[in-house]
Amino acid sequence: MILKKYLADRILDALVKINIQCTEVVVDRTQSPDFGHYTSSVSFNLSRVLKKSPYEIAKNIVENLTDPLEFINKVEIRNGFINFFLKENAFGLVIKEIMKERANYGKFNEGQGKKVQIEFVSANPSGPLHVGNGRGGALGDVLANIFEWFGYKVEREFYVNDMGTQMNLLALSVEARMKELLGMPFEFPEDGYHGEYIKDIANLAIGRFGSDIWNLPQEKRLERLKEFAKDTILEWQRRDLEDFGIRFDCWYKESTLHEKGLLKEAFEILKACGYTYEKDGAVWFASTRFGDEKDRVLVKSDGSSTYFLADIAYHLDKYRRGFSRIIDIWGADHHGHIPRMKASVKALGYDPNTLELIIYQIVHLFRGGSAVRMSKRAGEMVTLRELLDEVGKDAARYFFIMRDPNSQLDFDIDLAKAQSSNNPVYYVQYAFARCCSLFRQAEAREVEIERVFNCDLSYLKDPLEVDLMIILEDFPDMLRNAFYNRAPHRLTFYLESLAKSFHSFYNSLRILQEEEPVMYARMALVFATQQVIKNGLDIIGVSTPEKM
RNA sequence: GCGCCCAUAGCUCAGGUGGAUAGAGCAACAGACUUCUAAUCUGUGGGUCGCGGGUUCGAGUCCUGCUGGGCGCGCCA
Repeated sequence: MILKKYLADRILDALVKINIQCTEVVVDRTQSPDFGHYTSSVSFNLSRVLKKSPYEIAKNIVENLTDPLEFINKVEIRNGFINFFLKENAFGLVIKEIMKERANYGKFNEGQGKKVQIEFVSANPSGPLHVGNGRGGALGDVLANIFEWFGYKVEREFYVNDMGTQMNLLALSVEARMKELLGMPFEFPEDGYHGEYIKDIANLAIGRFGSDIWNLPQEKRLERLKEFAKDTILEWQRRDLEDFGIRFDCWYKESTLHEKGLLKEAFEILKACGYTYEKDGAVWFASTRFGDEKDRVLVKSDGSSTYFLADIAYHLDKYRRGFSRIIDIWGADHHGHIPRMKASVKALGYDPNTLELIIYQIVHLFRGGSAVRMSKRAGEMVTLRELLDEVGKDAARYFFIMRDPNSQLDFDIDLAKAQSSNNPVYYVQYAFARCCSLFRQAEAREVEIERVFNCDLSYLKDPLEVDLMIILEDFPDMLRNAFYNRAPHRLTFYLESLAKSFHSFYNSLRILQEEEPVMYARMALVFATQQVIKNGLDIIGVSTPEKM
């Protein structure tokens, strides 16, 4: 960032000097040392406008470049690109920047404290969280961290769908299992929940309610069981998420919407605007007027409201709570709801661009090289809890984040468990631990740590050191990219390349065994590496053990 | 049938808003510890970026038509 910006500013200065209008200049890392350390393709973009050859423009720019900090060793024009070869001492600036900013290195205050809400997981309270929820959870939490990193005030929210037929079915399932456990005749509901956990809840309910519950009329009994089952499951979910490193600011219940009369209110707004109509005894929302493919029912012919109307009310409430941006993270099976959700927000009078829907694709678990079978119907879902118990929080979070949300994710349990270099989590953490170890050794050798922060960084000139510094320089740009593209997986790729570069450096150059000026400079580089790995892993929510 | 996502090395995947010679990891093979953590490093081989058109100085990236896979298309949530 800091060096790319320096070079971009030099180009901008030159463009001003030669009277060329241009507001944005991009400077990039190169893919090969032949092309220098940094490169720019401005000349191509300008050539279209100016109707001159890229070479001519590049030449003009290069001839007018200034270099107040004397960082530039050589500038080459090659195939129209402007390639910068920097002096080694330029890179010391990156280390200085990191030593100064520390835990803030890479932060931007773009959000300026604006309120953003990210709603994710939002699993029904009808069973334990499964691995799919794990992906949504990790994605949402890391995106939230990234938004905070960019200066936003983020609220993490979990929407609890505590009403409707699913909850009734849950109560019926629990009741049936209780009867079964008590040796009473029972009939299992047709679409009931078959998971083993229903028996656990049934057992708990037997202990909690005793035999009195059978004296209640069935309706009352089911009401009690519904509350009990729901609360039990919510508590499981809350604990699973906490152990997964996620804490929600708000658990928002659908029943709250009903209590506040928000469904009615949202409905009235749509009606007053003339966006509703009656057909076949139901009331419809003319969502096609706002780009949806078909109109949707809001009130069913039996007078009850649809889940969609509750969702509209929910989003009305979100906007009223004053968020400048609302982000919903949904599994791929809900992607079809995007147009209607956007339509409803528009109909309510809000800017649909402030509502962002992020979709993530399915997770497939692999063990021993083959897919783990999962059947929702038979209740054979692998739970998030089981996964956490097996691979741990760090690996779970890292692996869930590792892929583009738009791509399906193959989660290799064996790899996540492996304590070897094959496991990217360990690979990155190990680099961090090595940095820590060096500082422990330094203290033992009575190195004056303070001098690390005031040393002459121009001693860092080995290509391995320069390579490492170029990667460190790139951290803020990588984050910006992850932020704008809602792509947390960029962090994992970045950290792996940083760790790789550090391990190379560590293996072929001596650090503490080196003569004084060089030793201090290298320790400064170690410090910077340690700091950036820490910043990155903190955002992902993966721990940074100092010893491994 | 319609909509969304995906297709890049043997496998799993990266490839910012179009830039140069398409990159990692794993697997395979060959090497490196009397040394600050070998949970590491170095090197080698491996590609028609699913297929066909188009846009332009330039396409893995954008547009379009196919093919294959996943997910949706309810007065369920």
